[in-house]
Amino acid sequence: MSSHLIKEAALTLFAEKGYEGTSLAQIADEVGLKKQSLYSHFKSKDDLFLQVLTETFAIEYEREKEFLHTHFEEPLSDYLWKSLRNYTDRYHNDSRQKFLLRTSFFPPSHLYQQVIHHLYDHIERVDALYLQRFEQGAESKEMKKTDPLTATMAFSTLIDSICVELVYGSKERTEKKLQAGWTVYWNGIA
Amino acid sequence: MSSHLIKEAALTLFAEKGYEGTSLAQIADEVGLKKQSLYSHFKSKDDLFLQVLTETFAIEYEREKEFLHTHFEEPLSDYLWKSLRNYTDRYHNDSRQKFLLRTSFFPPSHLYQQVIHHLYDHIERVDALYLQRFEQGAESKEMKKTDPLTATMAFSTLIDSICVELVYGSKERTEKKLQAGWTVYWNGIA
DNA sequence: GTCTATACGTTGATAGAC
DNA sequence: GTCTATCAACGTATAGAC
Repeated sequence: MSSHLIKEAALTLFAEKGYEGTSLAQIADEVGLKKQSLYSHFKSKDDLFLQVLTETFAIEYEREKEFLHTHFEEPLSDYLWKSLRNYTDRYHNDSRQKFLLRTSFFPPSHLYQQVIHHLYDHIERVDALYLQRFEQGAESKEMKKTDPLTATMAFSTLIDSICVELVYGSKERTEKKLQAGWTVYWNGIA
Repeated sequence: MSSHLIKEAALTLFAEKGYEGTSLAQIADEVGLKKQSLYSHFKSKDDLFLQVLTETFAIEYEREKEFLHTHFEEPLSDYLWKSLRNYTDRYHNDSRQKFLLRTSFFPPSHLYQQVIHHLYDHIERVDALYLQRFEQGAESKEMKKTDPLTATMAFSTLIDSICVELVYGSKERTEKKLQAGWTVYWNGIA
């Protein structure tokens, strides 16, 4: 049994049931091991959790970075719209995103400091990625009403909202709000 | 010991540590009882949790309703801005809001159906409250670019974002995003 | 209503055989 | 690396004295 598979199972369970709601027995069961055998791969439950968390932040950041570079040359409105769509499309098949949300919103209390440290670092880096594109948008006159920083911050409220709706689980409402939010947003900056 | 005080203690703990992360012993400890004594007041942990949940939805809806009626005659932009401020101001002294968020985002799995049922009902009712005010805003020409339903949905993305940022815990970032989001939003609808 | 005592499953974790 | 065996601690919940 590879550590990788164990971490995948843990990721899914942590995403669905949270840290406290997930037992080592459940994780072991998922990969066909006894819970005691997990200790050959990880020092403790916290060790397993933190490894999954660290990998998740790294993977999500790389994904954002790659997305930016792939679509950098497209018109600003296309880039932003696809960026929003990227969240909604991925979500339901991607426990990593749900794990990240859940852990960021409500970390296990005894790991609060470590989680928050990772999270703030992540937010800062992702904001910087978006800001790059908005600065280019300001130079090329793609948006006229708003400065890049305001546009970045306001755009990130749209992403927040998608996250909220995705967690809530109503697909129709997510769609409605995405459309409405985007319409008003683009109307407001361009 | 009144049931009311027990529910208050439970509310705070559920908000901070979640359902699974909170034990009856902790709740009892908080009010100076032994955990066994809680069973004189509640049939089970689930019973306690669901009572707190039901009360919370009722209280939060009444709060929204009262807020609407108090500020209904003010200009639309004032009403909306105060409404956003209402969230940020209350949050850090109000575990009920955090409890509601946490439970709505990530309900205990075995109570998922009951929580979601309450939640969707709540969302629908609160949306209807905001829609009332936006319809009046459209009639009185306070907003020109957008229909009331779109404005309502887009506004609720702003509220989502505040919730996200409040949970994340960074006050400065909440403030920045609130300002940016509001500026672009009002620019987009009025 | 609150307590002590108790039941009983499950938790995370360790030791040692294979 | 995986297993069986075992552990202490803690989880929810019940019974019965006061």
